[in-house]
Amino acid sequence: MTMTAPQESARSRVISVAEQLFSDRGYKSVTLRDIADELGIRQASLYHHFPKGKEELFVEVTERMMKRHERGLRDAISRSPVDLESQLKAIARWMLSQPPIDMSRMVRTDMEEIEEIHRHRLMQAVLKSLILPIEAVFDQAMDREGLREVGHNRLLTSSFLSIMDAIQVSVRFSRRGPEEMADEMIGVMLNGLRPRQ
Amino acid sequence: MTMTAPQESARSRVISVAEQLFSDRGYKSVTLRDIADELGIRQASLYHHFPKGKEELFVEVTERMMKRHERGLRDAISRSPVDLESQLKAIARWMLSQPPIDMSRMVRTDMEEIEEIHRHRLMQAVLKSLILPIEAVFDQAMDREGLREVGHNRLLTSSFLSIMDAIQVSVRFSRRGPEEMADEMIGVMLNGLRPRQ
DNA sequence: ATTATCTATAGATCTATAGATAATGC
DNA sequence: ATTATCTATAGATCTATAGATAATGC
Repeated sequence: MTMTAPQESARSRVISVAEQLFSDRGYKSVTLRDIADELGIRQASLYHHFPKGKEELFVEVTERMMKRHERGLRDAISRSPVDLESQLKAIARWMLSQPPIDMSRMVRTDMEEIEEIHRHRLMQAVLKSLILPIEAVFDQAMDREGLREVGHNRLLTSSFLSIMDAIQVSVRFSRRGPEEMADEMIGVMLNGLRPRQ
Repeated sequence: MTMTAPQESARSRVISVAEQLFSDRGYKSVTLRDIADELGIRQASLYHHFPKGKEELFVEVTERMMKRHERGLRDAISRSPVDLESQLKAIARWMLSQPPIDMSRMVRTDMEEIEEIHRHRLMQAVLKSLILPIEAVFDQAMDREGLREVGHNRLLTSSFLSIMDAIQVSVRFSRRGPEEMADEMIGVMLNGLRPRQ
C-alpha cells in the first residue's frame, strides 16, 4: 500500500523550506523561485507537489504549522506545573523554538492576498490551534490563582504572542537570549513594574 | 521664492496615500499601481515626484512618518503628568492615532528589500524617533518611581510597541475600542496580573 | 515657464502550463 | 509503473523610461 510514504518526504521538504521563508518574509515577498533555489530544484518542479501553485503551498504550510503548534502547545502546557508562571514559560519556550509568527503581518497582509475561502480556513486554524489554547491557560489561571480580572483574555493572549514575536526580532540586536527575555516579560505581566509591598 | 510650496501639496498627497498603504500591507505587497489608483492618477505619473522610483518613495514615506512620531511622542510626553502610567497612556493614544507600525514586518521583510544604505538610514530613524523616546520614559520612571529593575528597557519598549500594534489588529475582531484595550494592557504592565495585597 | 499629468512601451520578474527526461520502488 | 525533476515558454504583472500634453502661477 505505502500510499504516499516516499512522496511525503520530498513534498515535506518543500513545505519545510517554504515555511521558513514565508515565516520570515511573508507570502508576497517570497517567490516560488526563492523556495526552489533553497531546495536546489527548478521553480516549475514545485508544481508537481502543489499543482494549484503558490497559494495552495502557502495554505498547506500554514495548516501544517498550526497543527504543529496545537500539539506543541498542548504538550508544553500538559508537562508544565499547574501555575500560570510555569505555564507561560513553557508556552514561551515552545513559541521561541518555532519560526516567528507575526500575527499582524499575517492578518493585515498575507491573509489579504489569498482567496476568501482559504483566508477563512486559515484564520479558523490560527484561532483554534494558537489563540484558544493560550487563552484557556489565562482563563483557568484567573479562577485558580485569583488574578485581577481584565476585560478579556483574548487581548492578553494576542499581546503575549506579539511579545514572543518581538523577542525573536530583538535577539538580532541584543546579546541576551530569547528565553531570558521571555522570562523577564512574563515577570512583568505577572508582577507588574511597580514594586510590591 | 516660494521654493516648493505648490509642488509639496501634490507630492505630499502621494506620500500620505503611500504611507497608508505601506503601513497596512508592507513594501512588497503594495504596487505603484495601487498607490496611483488610490490617487486617481497613472502609475507613471508617480515618477515625476519620485524619479528614483518605489524605493525612494518608501524611504521618504518612512522618514516622514518617523519625524512625525518623534514630534508626536515628544508632545504627548511633555503634555502628560509626570508619572509612568499617564505617560504610557499618552504614548498609547498617540500611537493609536497613527497608522499601525508592525516592527516585526518592518525589520524582517520591508528592510530586507531595500538597499543597505537606505536600510541603515531608516533603522537609525526608527531608533531615534520611536524607540529611544519611549525607552527614555521607562528609564526615567525607574529612578523616579522606584520600579522593579528589569534586564533592559529596550525590551520593554519593543514589547510595548508590539502590543500597540496587536491592539490595532485586535480592534478588527472586537467591539472594544483601542484606548480601552491600551489602558488595560498598561494596567497589566504596571500592576501585574497577580493580586496585590 | 514650471509643474503635473498623460500615453506608450521596454525590460524584468513572477506564476503557471505542457511535455520530455531521469530516478525510484516493486 | 510511479514519482520527481527538467526545459521551454506563455501570459500576467510590475517597475521604470521617453516623450507628449495639460494645468498652474507669474
